[in-house]
Amino acid sequence: MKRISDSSVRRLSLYLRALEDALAHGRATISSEALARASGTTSAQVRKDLSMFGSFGKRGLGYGVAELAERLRGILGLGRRWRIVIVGAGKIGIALAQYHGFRDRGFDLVGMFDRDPDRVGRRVGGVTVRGVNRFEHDVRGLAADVAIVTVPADAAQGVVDQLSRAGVRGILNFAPTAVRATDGAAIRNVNMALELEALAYALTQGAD
Amino acid sequence: MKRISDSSVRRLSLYLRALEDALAHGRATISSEALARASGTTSAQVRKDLSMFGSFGKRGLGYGVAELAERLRGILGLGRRWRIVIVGAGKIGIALAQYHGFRDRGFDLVGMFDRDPDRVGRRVGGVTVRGVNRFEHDVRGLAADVAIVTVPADAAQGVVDQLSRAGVRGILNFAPTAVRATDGAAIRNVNMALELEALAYALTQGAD
DNA sequence: CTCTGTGAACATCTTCACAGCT
DNA sequence: AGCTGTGAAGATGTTCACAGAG
Repeated sequence: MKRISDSSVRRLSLYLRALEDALAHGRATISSEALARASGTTSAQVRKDLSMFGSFGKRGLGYGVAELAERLRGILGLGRRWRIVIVGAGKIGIALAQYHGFRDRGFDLVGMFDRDPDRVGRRVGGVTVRGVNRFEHDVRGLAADVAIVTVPADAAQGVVDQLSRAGVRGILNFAPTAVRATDGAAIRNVNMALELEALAYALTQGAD
Repeated sequence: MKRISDSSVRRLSLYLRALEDALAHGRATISSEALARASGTTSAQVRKDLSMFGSFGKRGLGYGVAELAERLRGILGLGRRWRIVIVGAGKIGIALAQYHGFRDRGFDLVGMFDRDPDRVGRRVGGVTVRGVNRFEHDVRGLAADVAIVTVPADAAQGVVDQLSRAGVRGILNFAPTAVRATDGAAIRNVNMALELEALAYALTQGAD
């Protein structure tokens, strides 16, 4: 299969959400135009994105809402459940652990870790916070597929390295620092301070 | 000035963080190569990004760490303080309100809102949660520059529209839905479920 | 006639490679 | 000699526009 761009994958997620919405409203088919409007892009982009995986639409009619949603779930890898651990039981880590949206989309929280002994033993989002003395061993034992890292910036790279050694293949990094994937692990960064700074830049430009 | 790409602005933020780090380690100059390594990009990219704003480096030497940091702060609009409000006092909203990293970078939390009366009156991150009966009026009174939106997906667009009318020019949207900027407001989306799905896609591809 | 699927045109972003300043 | 600054080349992503299926 052709290499799919990152932005394209992100849009597929948005399409899926729009389709679930359309399904909830009882719509049976949807045009690329309507799907684009609901996802903040253009109809040509929608068709191009979808055409990379096959021909799902009916000319003159549009796409079957339920069918396309099912296809997208398959493409995105949401046809199975994923085991996730959260490393760092600070404010953000706890908020994420309690967020049910992840579970609804196939991501099950199976473990949580913190190096601060005061936080160990607390029960959050259905799991008990563990310490880090046997971190790699514990993560491996939990058979985690994906880890969410919410530790301070200076600890992030070390945690990522350990996670890779423990067999975690996907990492969502909330630490405000660039981390390198050790082996072939997939890394995505969510950097909220950076987003605010990008807004500050945009506003500064507009004001000049 | 030339139009600067979004990815370029994001990298400037990363450079700034790397520079602050280098400054803390007492380094006086830094090469594009070193800056690239610390930010996860290439030296050519660093030089290209910086060259769009002028010639800050010294050939044969590199960039002055303190000087370049100051320049980047100016470019990014971090030479002033920004007033932010958080709309939605749920788990994520509260976690963000308590996060001090924003303040350190020039973003002051000046107000917080929630439509749930049970949450109104609670004190979080130095402000008291307000209700929404006089939402637009209150936001305008706070002279907010930027808003962080952490309300449920179905309420997000309405909130964004109201914020625009209240004079807010930049919006950081955490709701998992595409929102349209009403007037010229700048919008950025942080969609954590989407990032997890992109990871699921990457892992599914690797496994095939 | 409507709306998809797609090559081709266009635009944007990244990398290369080297001239030229210090 | 070392390292920046930058045109030019190359790669990637988006939009156009239309043939063709239903």
